[in-house]
Amino acid sequence: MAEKFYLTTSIAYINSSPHLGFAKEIVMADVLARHQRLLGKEVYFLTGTDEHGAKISRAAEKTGLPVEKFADRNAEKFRELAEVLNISFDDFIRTSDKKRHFPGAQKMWRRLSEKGDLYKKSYRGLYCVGHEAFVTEKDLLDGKCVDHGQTPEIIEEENYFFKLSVYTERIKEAIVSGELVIAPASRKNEILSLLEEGLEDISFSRPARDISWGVPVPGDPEQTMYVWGDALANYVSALGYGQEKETLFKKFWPADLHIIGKDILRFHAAVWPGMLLSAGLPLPKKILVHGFITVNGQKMSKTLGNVADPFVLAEKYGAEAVRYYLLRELSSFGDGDFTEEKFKESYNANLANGLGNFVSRVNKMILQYFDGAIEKPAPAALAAVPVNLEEVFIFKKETVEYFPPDYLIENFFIPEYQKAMRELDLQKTGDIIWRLIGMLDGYIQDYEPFKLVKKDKEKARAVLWQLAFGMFWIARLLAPFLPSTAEKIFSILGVSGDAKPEKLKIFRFKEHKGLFPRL
RNA sequence: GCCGGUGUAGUUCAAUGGCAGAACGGAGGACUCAUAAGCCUUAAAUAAAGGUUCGAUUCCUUUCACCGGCACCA
Repeated sequence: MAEKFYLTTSIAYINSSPHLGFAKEIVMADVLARHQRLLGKEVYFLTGTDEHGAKISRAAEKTGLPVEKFADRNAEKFRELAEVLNISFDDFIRTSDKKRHFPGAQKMWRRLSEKGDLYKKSYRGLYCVGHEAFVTEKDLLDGKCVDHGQTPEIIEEENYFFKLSVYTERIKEAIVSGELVIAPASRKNEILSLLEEGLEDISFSRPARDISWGVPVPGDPEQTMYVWGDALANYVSALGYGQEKETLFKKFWPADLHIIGKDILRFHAAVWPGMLLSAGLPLPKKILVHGFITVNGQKMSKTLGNVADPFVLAEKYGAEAVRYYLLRELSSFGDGDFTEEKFKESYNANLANGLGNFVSRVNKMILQYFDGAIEKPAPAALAAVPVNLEEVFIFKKETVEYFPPDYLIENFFIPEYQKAMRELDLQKTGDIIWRLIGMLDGYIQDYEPFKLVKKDKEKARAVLWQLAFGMFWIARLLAPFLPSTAEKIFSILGVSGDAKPEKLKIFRFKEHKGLFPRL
């Protein structure tokens, strides 16, 4: 039975169009999902949308659409983005889905309630009629609401609260012990220092008259669930938690990995574990926290008009190029900057001149000198064409022996790649692939197979086999990142992507038009 | 205000108590299988000031700048 792997992105709030930041998150998740599948695991990859709240009802009103229609329309954009970027998600959950999501969110509520962790408390605050919501002093100018120009009323209302404070120590223990891993370490420290100060109970519901667009609190029609109990529960509701049969839930929970942005760290690393502990459910194993993307060094904002639109980029440059930029040019953990100039530079340097050109030159030589069919030479012949280790950086100095590419791929590149994957450092994983490309480009230079073929055809065959074999592995390692490019390379090589490397006996090369034309 | 982090080449990032590396971009060169790509060579950097040390970019202190978190005021 295959080991399971359950991973999720955060669910996107649908009050605006998908931007590059969400694209990055979902692409990262996709790479990890594809990688885990290639490792033979049974993967369940969830993404989706967070659709409730007063903000959405108000936005819907402005467009004149009923809120359900508005939500359908906006949620669809996120699903489209996933499709455009070739995301291999298994499921797409929407929190407005009454059949799929509500039962899970409500079951979780009942569990917390049965545990005695939900209690009613009156809340006193400044209520703005225009907002139909509480506002803080921050929203006021001269004591009046900035948006509505009205003086807010002081209103007292009853809400449910969740006893998050009770779980502070347990959560801290889980994070310190590694039961719940937070990556990178800087984010772990951040959340630990927050836990050090102690968690406060949090407001868990709102009166239904203020927020009708949401999940009703079980047994109290006057109240609607506030964001935590609703949105966070998507991770279990999508698996059928609260349904008659909880088959998927039983199989896949706990999550192996939640991928989130830094802005929602505390909800995932504090509130969500608290809820799960209260409900008596296991904690997720790992949370990967990524940063934000700026555009030309500035925060993306609608008013600045600098929102980088992933649809436009994919349309213009192709989904693979967008995936490449998000994964390799941006840190997997920190913030990053997008500019179209850098995008093009990186595309030309690495996709066109690097990967594309390498495939092209190997392809051409093998077509020209061997009619496209290159057979595997004897082991001795393969060992006789080592890489010049001056270029290889790795086994340097202490080793005097020389190694051929197939040996280095197996003993250096693959282990390093696996290691970077385990560390969830996708950027580094990409670096390793491009180091391999660089090594093989140098290898062509050293042996000059285009000259060698006239003097010693058998040796040239060994060199070109090594290059073709290297190309096969490049496609292999690339498959989670640029799946359709990897497929193209396999097709050029005339082999299937899941071929056993040690069983390969011959590559039958085909003509192709370049992988990535220069910009 | 408190806590934490960061500051290295034009840019993005490495590393180290003992000659500071890479990639992209720049400059030059020899080649031609290739997408005028690739290869080789080359210029170019430790924010500032003190301290510890034979030696500090690394450790310590201060200043400055930026980032993150928390809190407070409005």
